[in-house]
Amino acid sequence: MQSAASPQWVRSPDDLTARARLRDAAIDCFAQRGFAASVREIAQRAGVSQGLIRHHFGGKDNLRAECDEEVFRRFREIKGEGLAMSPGQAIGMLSQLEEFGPTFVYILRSVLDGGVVGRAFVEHLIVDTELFMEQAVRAGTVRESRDPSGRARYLVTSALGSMLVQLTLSPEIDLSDVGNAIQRLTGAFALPSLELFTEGLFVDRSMLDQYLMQIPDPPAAGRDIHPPA
Amino acid sequence: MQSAASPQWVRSPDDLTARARLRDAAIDCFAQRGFAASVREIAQRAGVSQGLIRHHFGGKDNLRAECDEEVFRRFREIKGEGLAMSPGQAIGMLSQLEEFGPTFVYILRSVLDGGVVGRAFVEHLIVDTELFMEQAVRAGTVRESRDPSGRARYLVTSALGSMLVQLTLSPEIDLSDVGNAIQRLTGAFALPSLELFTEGLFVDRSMLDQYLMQIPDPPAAGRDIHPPA
DNA sequence: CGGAAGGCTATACAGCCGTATAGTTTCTTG
DNA sequence: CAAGAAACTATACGGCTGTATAGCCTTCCG
Repeated sequence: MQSAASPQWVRSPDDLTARARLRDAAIDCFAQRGFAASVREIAQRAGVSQGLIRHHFGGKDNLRAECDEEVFRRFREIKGEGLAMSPGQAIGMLSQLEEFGPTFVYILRSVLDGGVVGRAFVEHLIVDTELFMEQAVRAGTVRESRDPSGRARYLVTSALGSMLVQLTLSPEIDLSDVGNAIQRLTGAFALPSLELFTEGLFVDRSMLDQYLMQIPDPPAAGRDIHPPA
Repeated sequence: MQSAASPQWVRSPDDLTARARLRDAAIDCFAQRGFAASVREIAQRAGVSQGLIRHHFGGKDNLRAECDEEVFRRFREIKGEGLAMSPGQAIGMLSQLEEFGPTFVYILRSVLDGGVVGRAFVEHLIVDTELFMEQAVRAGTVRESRDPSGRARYLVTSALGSMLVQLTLSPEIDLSDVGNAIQRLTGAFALPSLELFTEGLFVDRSMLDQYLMQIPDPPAAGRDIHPPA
């Protein structure tokens, strides 16, 4: 991870080339107003003329593609390549970084939009989560699953999707302060999720056993990981 | 619930007034192409001129408002007023109904959009889920929670959000056959969710107990519901 | 110094959007 | 039947979008 100082991609706007300022302005606009933000709006925020967008990027689509690359590059840079962490940790950390705010909102928007960054981001989280769970299983803190990949995908999409639903359905939340919003959400869901992760939901095993009985083959591993008490 | 016959709001297009045909065409368009669908597109699908939209509804916003009402009315009609069911059951049932497809996609779009129908739909599911869980707790099949409302909200937003993330991130899924897509998703997540609901995730109670110790007051009820073994 | 190259701007264009207006048809009703 | 109301259409308007074109102005290099 980076030191307490700003990451290298945060600098005074004057130091950047107009091309980079244009790209960063586009990222901010896309995060704040959605991908329907107009090129005029972006150019105005960058303090240049709109024609410059065409000159440098050729068109809006190419501009967005470069924004996608840049956003995912920042994500990888902050997260660190090899560091496996739980999705909760990762999102909590990311949302707390002041200057990462717009970038994070951009990613969320891309997820809702079905964009390439969104997909890459989610798949990245899933892979990392599966790794993290694998370590936790070996460490003896997390139960083994009959379908480790499916469980990682389920956990990531649930956690992320829950946040997205809550964020989109809460008009009072301003996306400019996502860190705060995320923390409030995770706070509200801490107890229910800890209960579920610790005690489960059902008092007996009948639903699970019934399912295991009726399917011919579980997706992975054996089916008797936790022998009945 | 309705009999096997089509619900009353499905009839031959000729039987409907142009106003109703316009509204239904708008629902289909909004579901298929998103809320950015143009009034000309809607009018064309309804087989009328675009001016008629203004004549009958005054503008696009009012038209969408009436679509919202109609969609939520259909949802309530199919679901049944007093019937409490789990979110899984409800969504599974709804998505299976052939003619409910566009209506369901409309609701999903409204959730992603932050629309009023989306919010109403989610809140409705949350209330129903809390009721359902309350019954299940009394019946002795589901564990009591220290925060029943929070748990219901957590379960609904997780399940729904997970589906939404998967749907938006899968370009190969055509929204015209949502029933199939939903069933595939629930199928893929059946085992991980049943595992989680039955066995939990953690092997011990340390995380939960640590949390219960450090917070001054749980949101609801006492904190010693499941005494340590 | 001079000229070419590229960063940059101003302006125009075609297309779509939602909306407005005027006019025509169809139905209803006295 | 006739007259008025309602349903419906055709067309136009202003505004926004992304894109294209022509030209200015700085900068760099021979």
